[in-house]
Amino acid sequence: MARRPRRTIGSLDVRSGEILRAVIDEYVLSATPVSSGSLVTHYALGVSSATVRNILSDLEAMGLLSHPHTSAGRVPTDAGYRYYVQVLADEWPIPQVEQRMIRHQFGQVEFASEHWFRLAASTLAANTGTAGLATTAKPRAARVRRVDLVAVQDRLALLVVLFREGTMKQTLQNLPDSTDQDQLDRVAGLLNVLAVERTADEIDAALADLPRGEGESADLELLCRIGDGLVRTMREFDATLIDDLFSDGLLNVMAAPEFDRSEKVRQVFAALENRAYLGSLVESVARAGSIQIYIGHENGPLEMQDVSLVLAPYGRVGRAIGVVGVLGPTRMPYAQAIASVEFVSGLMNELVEHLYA
Amino acid sequence: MARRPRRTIGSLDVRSGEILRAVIDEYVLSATPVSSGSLVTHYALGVSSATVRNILSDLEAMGLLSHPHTSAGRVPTDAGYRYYVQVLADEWPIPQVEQRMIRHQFGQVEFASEHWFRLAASTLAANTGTAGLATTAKPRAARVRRVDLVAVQDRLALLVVLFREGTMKQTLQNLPDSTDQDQLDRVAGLLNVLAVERTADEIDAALADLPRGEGESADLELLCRIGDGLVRTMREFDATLIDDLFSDGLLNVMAAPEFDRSEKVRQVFAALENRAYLGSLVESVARAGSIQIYIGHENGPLEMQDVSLVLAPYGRVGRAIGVVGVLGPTRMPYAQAIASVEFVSGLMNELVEHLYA
DNA sequence: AGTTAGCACTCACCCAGTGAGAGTGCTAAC
DNA sequence: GTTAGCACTCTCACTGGGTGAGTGCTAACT
Repeated sequence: MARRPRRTIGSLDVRSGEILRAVIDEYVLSATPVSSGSLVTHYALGVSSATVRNILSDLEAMGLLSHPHTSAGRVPTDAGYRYYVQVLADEWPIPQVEQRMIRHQFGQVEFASEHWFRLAASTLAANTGTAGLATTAKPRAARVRRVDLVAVQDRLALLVVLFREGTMKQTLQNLPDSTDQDQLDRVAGLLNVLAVERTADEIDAALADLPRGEGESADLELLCRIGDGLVRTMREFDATLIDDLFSDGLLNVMAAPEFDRSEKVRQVFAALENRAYLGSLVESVARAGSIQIYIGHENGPLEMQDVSLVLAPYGRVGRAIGVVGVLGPTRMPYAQAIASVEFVSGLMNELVEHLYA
Repeated sequence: MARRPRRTIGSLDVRSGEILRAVIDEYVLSATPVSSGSLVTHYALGVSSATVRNILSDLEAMGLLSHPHTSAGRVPTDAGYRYYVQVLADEWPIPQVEQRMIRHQFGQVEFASEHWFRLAASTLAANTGTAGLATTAKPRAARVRRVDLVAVQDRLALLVVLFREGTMKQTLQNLPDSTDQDQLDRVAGLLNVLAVERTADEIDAALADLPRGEGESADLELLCRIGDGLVRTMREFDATLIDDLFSDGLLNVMAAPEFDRSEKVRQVFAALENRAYLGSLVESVARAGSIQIYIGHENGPLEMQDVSLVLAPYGRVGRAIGVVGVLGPTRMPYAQAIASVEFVSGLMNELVEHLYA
């Protein structure tokens, strides 16, 4: 049904856009197919249901809506949601009061700790009614802030690495000979000189440059050995896409009517456990440097095709970057989710800036 | 229907016990009510279905079985399972091959790390078809192995505490004045002398004994301040019932037919998030010092009344104690679960012994 | 042309009724 | 004490009609 457009938003004329928005807003609330009748009663469209029906069928022809069966209302398609988030979605301002409350909560928990990420995830979950996600901030190539060695047993030492970005790793190192804490302290001192503020590659190079000879001291030998362990640990850390992932509000998502069968719920969990894919998303988001939205089928893996993700990076390029966001059914309050995710990522940014000031 | 007992197991005569065992074994496999007919065909009971029916109705009268409706088979009650695990359950030997394989896997992952607990949880999940659980080993009153201070900003330092038992905590400490790493190193040295091998209370006492006067040095002042932070951190840690909980195989449990509605699945997750209750169980298990089983209604909280737990402690009394176990529907392969949990907790024990040797 | 009222048509949903099948409980005989 | 036989109960799957929501189309209207 060709129609001479008057004004257009995106590729749709204004009124069609309004109606698409109305369908999506209504569907997000009700989770049931939206009829032409309910649109004219709930929204001031100024036209009759018959006209709305005509437009609905146009929108369906464009692939923005679909139809469970002949005598049912309309349901948005993934393409419909995509159009919505890109063209139609209103700003959804978070009330000042609430902003202050959230800031206050962040002020209450301990800075940069695990609680912090939990709070980010739970804030997002509470504000959007979906699942909130937060990863720790991870550098592309970690730099050492400090290294420590602690004797555990005769031939076993705990290597504790604190990275410049706040995270830490600990690994046990086998030692060739019985070694006391004093020697370990000396070696740790040497290792710190060699490793602090450096990346795995740089430390590796520095280790290679050490004078190695026949009569090398026990300390030096131990230094090389543990240095290798350190480099290995750091390489492993660098290769990890997601260091730690915190989530909250999964119960919210499970309560959604589209996930009433446990089989569907399993998909959601399988999705969250699919770290490979989630990791690739985190990378994409970090590379893009701004909020990214992945809707239903836009996600490659089958188990993700019924969920949408709204993800935003935080942190500092060149330093450490993490991601916060939400995961929910494709029928998600996108405007709200976008606003919340942007707010929380902005907050995390501020806090990280403050930490690195 | 009174019957002169011939031999008895527990309070049941042998044949009734055999039949109860058969009903439970069958029900665990099929998840559908068990009929008298299926029992005589699948098990060599040597009697007719009519006789079995008589016995089944006796068992029901004793509260060990129940009846969804008149023309359905029997289903075990929680009391039935309880009788089963206490009296009837056979040893369920884990094949040598499998034992070796599991040992090998534990040898592969890094000792005492996070991977270790993940492996324990996933081993249990794989071996029982339920969800595997593993908590880190936590002492009742932690003792310090080493303390470190790292300058983060002018007036902000990271306090890293490594406990004797392997776990570590980090907290940010606000400083009264601008402080450099050298000063922090000095204070950390003092703090180590004061704190190593001591509990929160002991450190608190030691801090109180420090000479405080008018002209006290900046180092001493800082020592007191950070010492207080350390004590606070340790007290918080001591008060936590579960430091960290790893789980695997939740998807197994979700796949069980009794959890086909997402509402039921939510219960399971709510159960896992109920750290208060789980913590109290961990304490009970640690106190008991041996494997403990909690079946359905024996669990207090409503959301746990459809699940059973099989939990065993590991570690050293007086040192750190953790718990491994499984969580599943009350319809759980108890014999198998008990064997697996005992094996894994035994393994963890060996490994912990080795670590503290 | 764009809009609207009217109306036929299509489905999903609910409800009751039915027949089959599974499984019990009881009784009388062994 | 055990068993065969049988009536009885109850679930489950299937069926068919009635209902209501909602569409798609057409013809009239602006």
